Amino acid sequence: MYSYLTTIAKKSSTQKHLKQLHAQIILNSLNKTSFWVSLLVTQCTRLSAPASYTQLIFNSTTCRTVYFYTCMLKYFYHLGAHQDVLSYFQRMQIDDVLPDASAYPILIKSAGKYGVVLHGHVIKLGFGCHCIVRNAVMDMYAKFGPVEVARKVFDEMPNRSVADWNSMISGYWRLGLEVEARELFDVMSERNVITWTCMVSGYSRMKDLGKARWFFDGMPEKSVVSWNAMLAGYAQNGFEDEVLKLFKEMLVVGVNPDERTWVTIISSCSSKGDLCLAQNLEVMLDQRKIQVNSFIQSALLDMYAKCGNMVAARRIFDGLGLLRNSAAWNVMISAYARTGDLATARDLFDRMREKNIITWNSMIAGYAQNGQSPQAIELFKQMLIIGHLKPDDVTMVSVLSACGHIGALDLGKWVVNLLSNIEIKLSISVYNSIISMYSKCGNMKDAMRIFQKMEVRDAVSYNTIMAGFAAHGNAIEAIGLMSIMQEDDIKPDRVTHIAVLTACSHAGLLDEGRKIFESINCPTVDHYACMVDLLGRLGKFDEALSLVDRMSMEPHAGVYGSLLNASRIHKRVDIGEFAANKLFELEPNNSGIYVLLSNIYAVSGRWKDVERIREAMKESGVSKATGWSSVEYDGKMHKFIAGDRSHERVADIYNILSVLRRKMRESGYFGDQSCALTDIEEEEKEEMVGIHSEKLAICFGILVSEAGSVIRVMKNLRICSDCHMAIKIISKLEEREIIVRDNNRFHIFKDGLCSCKDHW
DNA sequence: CTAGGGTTAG
Repeated sequence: MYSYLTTIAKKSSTQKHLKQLHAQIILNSLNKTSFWVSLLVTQCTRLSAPASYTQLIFNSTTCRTVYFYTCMLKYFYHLGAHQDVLSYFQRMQIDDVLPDASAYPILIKSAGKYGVVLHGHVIKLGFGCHCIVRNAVMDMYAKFGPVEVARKVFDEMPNRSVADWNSMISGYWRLGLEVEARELFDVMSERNVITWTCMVSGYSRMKDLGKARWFFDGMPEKSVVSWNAMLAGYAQNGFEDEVLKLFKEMLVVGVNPDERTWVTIISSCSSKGDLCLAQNLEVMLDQRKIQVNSFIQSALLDMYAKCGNMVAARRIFDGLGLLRNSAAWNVMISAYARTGDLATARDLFDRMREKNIITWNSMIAGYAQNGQSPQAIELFKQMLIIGHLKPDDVTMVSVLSACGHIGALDLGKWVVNLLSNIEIKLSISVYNSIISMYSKCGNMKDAMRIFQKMEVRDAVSYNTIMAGFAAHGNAIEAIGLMSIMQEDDIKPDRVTHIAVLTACSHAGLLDEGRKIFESINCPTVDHYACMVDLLGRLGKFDEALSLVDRMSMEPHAGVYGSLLNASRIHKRVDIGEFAANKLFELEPNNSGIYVLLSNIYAVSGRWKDVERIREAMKESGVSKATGWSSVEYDGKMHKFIAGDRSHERVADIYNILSVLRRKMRESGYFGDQSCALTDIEEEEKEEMVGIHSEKLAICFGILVSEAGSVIRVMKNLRICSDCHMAIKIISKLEEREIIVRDNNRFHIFKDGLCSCKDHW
C-alpha cells in the first residue's frame, strides 16, 4: 500500500491525480497520519491546487505536526500568499507547535520588513547557524535595512555560500551603493550566474548601461534571467531599439524567452508606439503558443493603447475576466486620459474598486495634461480625504503643474510645504515642477532659489528656469544659464534653444539670437519660428522672409504667427495679409488670425477691411472658439477678446497699463504676493490708489483677455501674472471685491487673495 | 526552503 501510494504521488501530474490520491488516503483511513496528509499538501504545492482545496485537507485532519504545518507554509509561500503564511504561523502558535529550522526561512521571507521580530526567535531557538535560516535573516536586512546589520551578519558567518554573497551584493545595489557591491564582486572566489546577473541589473538600475552590458558580455554563462535583466535595463532607460536588437540576438543564440521576456518586449513596443510591430508581436505570441498571464495581458493592453488602437485595447480589457488586475484598469484609465477622453477615463476610475496610487496619479495627470487644472486639484484633494492615500512624487508633479497652469500661487506654495511635511521624495522631476510652478505664477525669485538648491540638475531643470526668465523678458539671465548649463556638463537640447531664442526675442537681442541660432546643429521648425519672431519684432522683415524661404521644411503656424504679430507691431499690412492667408490654410479654425488681421487694418485706418474681416469671421463661424474675458464693474460688463482693441477707451487703457507695468517692474516684483504687499513704498501705494478705479478694472479686462491667449502661447506670461497680482493689490488697497471672468471661470479677488470658481 | 529578471502614473 505504502509503495503503491507514493508511486501515484510521484507520477501524478494533474489535479485529477491529486484527487485520486486524496480519495485513496481517506479510503485507507490514513488521513490522521502526518506523513500522508503532508504528502497530500506537498502535492498541492507541486500542482498549484486551489487554496480552498488545500485548506479543506488542513481542516479535515487533527494531526497537526511541525512537519505538516511546514508543508502548509510552503504551499502558501509557493502561491505568493504571504498573508496566509503568516496566519498559519499564528495558528501554529495557538496549537503550541514550534516551527523548525526549515519553516523559518519561509516565515522570514513572508514577513517582509517585519521579519526583524523573527530574528530574535531564530537566535533563541538556536537556528542561527542553520545556513538557510541565516541567509534568510541576512537577506531580509539587505532588502529592508539597515544594510549595516546585514553586513554584520554576513561578516560573522563562519562559512559563506554563494547565495550569501549574492544577497549582500543585491542589498548594496538596492541602495545604489556601487562601490560596495563592486568590491564584494571582486573579492568573491566563486561566482555563479546569479552573481553576474546581479551586477547587470545593478548597473542598469544606476542607468549605467555601458557597464551593465560589459558584465552581461563577460558572463561565463547566461540564463534566461540574465537576458531578461539586460533587456529590462535597456527598456527601463528608454533604449527600445536596443531591446529589440538584443531580443533578436537572444532568439538567434537559441535562448527560449519566458513570460517575463515577453512582458519586457511588449512594453518596449508600447514605448515605440509602432502598431505594425505590435501586430507582428501578437502573431509571434500566437505561433509560440505563449501562456498569457495577467502581466502579459496588461502589457498587450498598454501596447494597443499606446499605439492608438483603443478598440483593440478595450476588446482585450473586456475579455480579461479574472486576469483583470489593477494594472489593466490603470492602463485603460491612463490611455483614455491620454487621448483626451476624460469622461470615459473617469467612468472607469469611478467603477474601479481597489484604486492604488497609480490609479489616482493617472487620473490626476489626465486632468492636468488636458487643461482641466481645477479638476486635477479637486481630485488631488479627494485622494487625500477619500482615498486615504499618501501622494508621491509623481502626484506632486501633476498637481504643481496644475497650480502653475492657473496661476494659483498660494495653492502652489501650500503644495510645496506639503512636500516636506509628509516627506515626499524630492526627485529631479519634483524640483523641476516646483520651478515651473513658481515661474508660471510669476515668482522668479523663488523659482531661482529652488533651482540653486538642487544638487543634481538635468536638461529639463535648465530649460524650465530659462523659459521662465525668457517669459519674463530677462534675456541676460537666460543666456547666462545656458553657459552654466554647459559647465555643468549638460547638453543644451531643442527646448533649451527655443527658450534662449525666445528670451532674445523678448529682449530684442538680435546679435545674440543670431549667434545662438547659427550654433544649432539641426534647427527644427520651432527654432525657425523663434528666429522669425526675433527678426520680425525688430522690423527686419526682409531677413525674416528670406529665412522662411531658406527653410528646409514646411513652415508651420508658429512661423506665420510670428510674422503676423510682427506685422501688427510694425503696421505692415502687406506682410500681415501674406501671413494671415497662410494661416487661414493651416489653421482655419483659429479666430485669433481674424482678430490680429483686423487690428492691423485698424491701426492703418483701413476701416472697410476691418469690417470685411469681421464679416468673414462671422461667416466662417469660428468666433465661438474665441477666448474671451470680461470685467464686471459697478454692474457693467466689459467684454474683451484676446488682442482686441475695440473698446471705446482703448487709449486710456493702454496708457494706464504701461504705467502700471512700469510701477510693478520698478518695485522689483513679478507677481509675488508677499513681496508685493510689503515692498511697495507708502507713497507708491497712494499713487496706485490714485489711478481711477474704473480704468483699472477695464485694464484688467484687457490683461486677462491677453492672458487667455497666453495660456496657449507661453511668451506673454508675464502679463498674466502681473495682471493677477495687480488685481490682488488693488483689492487689498481699495478694500473691495473685484470679480474677473476669464472664459468660464470666475476669479474673486478680495483682501489681497484670489479664489477661483467654475460657476458663479 | 537560499541569491538575479516583468505591466500601469510624470
